[in-house]
Amino acid sequence: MKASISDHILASAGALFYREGIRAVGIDRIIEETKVAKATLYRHFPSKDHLVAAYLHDRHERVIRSLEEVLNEVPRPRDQLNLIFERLHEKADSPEFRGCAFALAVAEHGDSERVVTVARAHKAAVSRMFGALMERAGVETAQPAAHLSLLYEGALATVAVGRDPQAVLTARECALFVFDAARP
Amino acid sequence: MKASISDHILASAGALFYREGIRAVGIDRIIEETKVAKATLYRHFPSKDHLVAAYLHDRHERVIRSLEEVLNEVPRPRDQLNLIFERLHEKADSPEFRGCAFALAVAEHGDSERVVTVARAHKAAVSRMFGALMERAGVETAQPAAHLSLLYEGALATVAVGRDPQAVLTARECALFVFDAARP
DNA sequence: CAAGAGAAAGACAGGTCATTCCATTTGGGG
DNA sequence: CCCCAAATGGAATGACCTGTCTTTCTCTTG
Repeated sequence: MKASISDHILASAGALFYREGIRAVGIDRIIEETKVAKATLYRHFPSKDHLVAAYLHDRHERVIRSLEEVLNEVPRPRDQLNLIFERLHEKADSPEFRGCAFALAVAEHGDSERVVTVARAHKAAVSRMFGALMERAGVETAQPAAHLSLLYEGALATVAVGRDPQAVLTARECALFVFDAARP
Repeated sequence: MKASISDHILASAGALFYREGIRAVGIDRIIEETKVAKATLYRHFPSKDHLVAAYLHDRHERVIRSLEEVLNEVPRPRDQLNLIFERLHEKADSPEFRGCAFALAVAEHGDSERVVTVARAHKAAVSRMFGALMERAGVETAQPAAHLSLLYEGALATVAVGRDPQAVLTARECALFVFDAARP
């Protein structure tokens, strides 16, 4: 079970895309990094746009999986919420953190159907996760979950520009407050 | 009192940058749109990076001025807060709205000192505005104002990807809730 | 009128971009 | 061992990028 070439390309290209931006990273740069021939790359991904979409899809799966693992660590919804922001804070407290990969991708390729579709699907999945969390806490209305999503997005966007992970802790505080207030 | 050439260039370039993205708009495109010679553009802005920074600075002044006008429309802090999100909702409810210009710019040019500096200054100014609003409401602690900033950022980021202005109304609801809860 | 400044138009340099194609080598399954 | 598909290195494509520079033209001001 060795890593396929696709996975290898995706790993390298993904890291470059996130770190330096999608438009800033050319195909030449990717084939240099992966030590893969150009024709090979184009055999696996028919265009750069496809590669970008695959990168986002990969990222989507990782983030969702990571969130699910967090949910499995503690049973109580409130602790889960707390831990979600805690983990985000850890990630944000790193110089290579640049914010939400999907927001960055849409900023660069907001006219690419492929890119926007994956990005929206990811945001919807995260929203559903917050919705399910609130349901488990016995909250029926959808609004509190939407507030949590907004705070999560706000934390990501704020850190992306300001680079101060403190914003995530502030968001956590507000999220817990919203959670407690929505509790039946 | 005719508009200076700098202003003319800034207006056209700014519209293009926001609509299509900074990297997607080349110098040739700008001089074609403005009907200005390339040398003229470079006389007024020594590099594209300078032009981008000027675009953001211009945008910064407009947004802050627009916010101040909103604050002057109604006297009560709570109504001001409500109106801020109301106006954002109006803007978001338009096909050409692409989210926060500063977040978009940092996504594309996060390595440009000039760009990041202007973007951070803008975010700081908005934060101060929320801080002053809460102070006028008699709230001394800084946290509630930070929560409002996060919700504002979250609304912008969410609309940027999802394109659903409803998110702004949801953010307003949460913001008013936070405001009322922080009230002495 | 003269002179000089600024602007227009566009050629040019030196890269980089994504993408295609080709000739050659490699590696694994029958 | 042989064959074929896949991978390789690299050249070629045509478009676009920022930034410089030259030449011509049109003002304004003395």
